[in-house]
Amino acid sequence: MTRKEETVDQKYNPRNVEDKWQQHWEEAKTFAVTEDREKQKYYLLEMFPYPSGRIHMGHVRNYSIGDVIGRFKRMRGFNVLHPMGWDAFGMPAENAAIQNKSHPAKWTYENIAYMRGQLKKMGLSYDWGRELATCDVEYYRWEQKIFLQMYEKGLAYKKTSFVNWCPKCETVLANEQVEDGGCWRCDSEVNQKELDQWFFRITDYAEELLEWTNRLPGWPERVLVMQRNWIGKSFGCEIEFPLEGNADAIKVFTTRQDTVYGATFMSLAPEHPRAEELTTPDRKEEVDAFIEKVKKTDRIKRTAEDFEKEGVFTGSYCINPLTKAHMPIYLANFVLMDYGTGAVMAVPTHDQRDFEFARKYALPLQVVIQPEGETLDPLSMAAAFTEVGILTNSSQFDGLRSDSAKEAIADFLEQEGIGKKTVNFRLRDWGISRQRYWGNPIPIIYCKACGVVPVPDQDLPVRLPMDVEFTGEGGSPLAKIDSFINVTCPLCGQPARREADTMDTFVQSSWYFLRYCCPDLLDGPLDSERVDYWMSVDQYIGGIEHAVMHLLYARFFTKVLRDLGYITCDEPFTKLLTQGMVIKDGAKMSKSKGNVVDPNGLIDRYGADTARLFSLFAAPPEKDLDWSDQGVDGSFRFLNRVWKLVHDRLDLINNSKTVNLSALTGEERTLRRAVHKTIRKVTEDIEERFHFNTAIAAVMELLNVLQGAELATPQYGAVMKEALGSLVQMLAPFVPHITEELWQRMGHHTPLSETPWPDYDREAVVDDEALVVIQVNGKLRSKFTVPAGTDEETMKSIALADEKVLPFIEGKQVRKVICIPGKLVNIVVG
RNA sequence: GCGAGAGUGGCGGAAUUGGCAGACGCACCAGACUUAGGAUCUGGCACCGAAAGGUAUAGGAGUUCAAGUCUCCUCUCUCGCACCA
Repeated sequence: MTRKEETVDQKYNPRNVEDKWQQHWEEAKTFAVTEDREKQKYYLLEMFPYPSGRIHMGHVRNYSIGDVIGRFKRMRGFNVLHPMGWDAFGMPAENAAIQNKSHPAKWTYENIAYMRGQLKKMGLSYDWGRELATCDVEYYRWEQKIFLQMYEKGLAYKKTSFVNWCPKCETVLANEQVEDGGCWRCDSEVNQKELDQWFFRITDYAEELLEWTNRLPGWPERVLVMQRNWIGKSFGCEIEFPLEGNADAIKVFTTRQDTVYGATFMSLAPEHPRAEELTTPDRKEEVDAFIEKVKKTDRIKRTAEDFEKEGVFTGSYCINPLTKAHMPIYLANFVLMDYGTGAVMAVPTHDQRDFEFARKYALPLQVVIQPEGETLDPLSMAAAFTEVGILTNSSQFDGLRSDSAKEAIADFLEQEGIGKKTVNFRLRDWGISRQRYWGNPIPIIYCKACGVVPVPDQDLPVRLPMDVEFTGEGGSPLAKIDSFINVTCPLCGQPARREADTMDTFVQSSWYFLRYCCPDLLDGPLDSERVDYWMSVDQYIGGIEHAVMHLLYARFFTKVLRDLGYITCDEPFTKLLTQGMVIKDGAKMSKSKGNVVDPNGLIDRYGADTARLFSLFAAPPEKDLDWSDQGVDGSFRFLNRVWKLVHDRLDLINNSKTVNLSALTGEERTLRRAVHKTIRKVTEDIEERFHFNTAIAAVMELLNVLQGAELATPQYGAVMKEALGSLVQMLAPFVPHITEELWQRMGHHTPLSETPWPDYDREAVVDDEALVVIQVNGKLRSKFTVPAGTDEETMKSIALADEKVLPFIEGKQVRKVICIPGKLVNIVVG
């Protein structure tokens, strides 16, 4: 080495250091793991990214947080599974293909290659041998098998339902793809179309999904609350209202059976299957016009709170089974077909929606609950009364409190055979059909003679054909590929058609964490033995935006796969961390705001360690992180100080032995105490609280101490050697490259990534003196130091004689002296 | 409207069990080294006050020897759900 190179080498050069160690980890396969039953397993997972092109700061933060935990747990002796992959199916690939006249597969795989390179530059401790992309046929083929097994069990089924439909693009749009009633792409007016769609019967698991929200203590409460709301369990009654002049009846669901005596009309969803039959000829024209109007309104608008309540009379009547009242049947735009039975008994006096509707259409009101000490008059009421009150006009139930009347009336309805107690869920089955190309084909064949025929096991996988043109018009590209669509029926051999729909991309992300346990398995989706070793995921980390959809679907799939016999765990994720957003200049980073920080530029300029350090130091993981370029400078500065301090002391520590504990001087003990207290704090902050910002702050404090410490004592070198070694070890999970390099330069032959986490010395952290504060009436007046273990009486007498304290107690009566040993004396005077 | 969370210096944030409010970092100020400084090092830095001291954790009440922390009320902000019968 020439002299010039030597001086360059003394300077912190992130690029050289990072390249060197990334290469080392890759070659040594440091992070590859297998099922080692001698060790305790730890499955750590961050939500896998969509390969959109390049990583953004949200990824940097998410994966930096995960990597601290992964590296820390490894150093603590756990067998850490830390995989990474790609959520690779989805619309952006198809849109890019349309725009660039390219192919979604090409676009996707190029993005993956680029982003993989970016992640590798961050030095993340992944077992890259387990990498998977959901658009690989080796992945999606097994999803098709699972689909067919679900189909066999009735968990996947087809039904007709209303969806947002763009007539120009000839495709289904998700709710979020409808903007102001128009198609987001071509602006055509979106309407409601009844389509045959595939569904997963998630509602079969509603009760279990809800129940387990009480058994996930490692999840943030707000996520659990969101899931409970989404599942939306409510208790009530189903009641039959007989039709007038007809033996049949209309069934309603209500949670307010206590108000049934006040039901004066009936409201049906416009999509209600009996709407047509109930419409009398003279009302037909008006009813049809109304139904048409509602169909044109998109769901989002229709369910907005301020949407005006409208309806139309069908001409038919039903009878209130308890009061025998004559109830006109209306169609109403606010009644939803997919909640309850799609029919509502309207009680205008005690439901605000019914109240507004009744006022608009001059329908009768009957008060059946009176607030205590007040009498409601239906004529002068300004709003519905929805609180608890006393029943009136309710036959034998008069005088009961409305809340207790619920049970009594429900029992009565059951006795009379006109109703029964039921539980209703808001959760609806999961519609997974997408009229898209870039997704997993649904493995189903339609035969004129045999009907719906599952693709036989030996014919799997149904591969996505590659020879497709992307024009952006005319619906699903798959439906137009004759070679794909036209097949022979596996049962009868006659010509048949393939299903052209693909599965929602949320299906792939519902089980990828299971496949990571055995990504190389060739003869099935999951290897039970391996999956059982690794599952559940001990720590899952990702954005709050997945609080409901992804996390609920993944929980559902885990239970389904359990019931199919693949796995034994009930829940996929033991602990969940939802990290905050990355903010700059008060707003989320976005191209339109022009406040995007590009990870590439950051890593080029400062290195991955600085990028990681800043995103961990600036805020605790679950809070939003305010990006600051100057803060990044600060993190870089810190790493330079660490680098310099170690190099300045290199000769000293390389010529020193290990500490001889029995021969430490007082100064050496003090220095050593700071080191071991820091180890204790950093360990606790990482392990118990994930408070990486305070852990890093503690190491910074230690650095400040070490920088100022220069002793002329015999064991100074030994103590400093231990101190710097510990400091480098403690920083390893945060900034793995620079610490590996320093560790090596300090003379270690085993890489830091193979070195256990330091333990603190329980004796070294014991203070030999304590700082005691003196308060007078709770206000700080003075301080003093005492040897550890000084008794209360001594502390009190020192405090009472303190010269700064005397003026505050002179001439006053000391009423009480509170003493907290080793901490505080509070003198109460009056 | 319902539900959840938050509110602390100029800024990001500390304060784990009720016991020194503001750790650590950024910015700023002064000094040192320097041809230079946007490098590095040293020191200062909540507010008012010359000082003694006083006042401060959104605002108000309360419990306590002692409250950022516990209780009640009010305000503001963020997120989620929202005609769910």
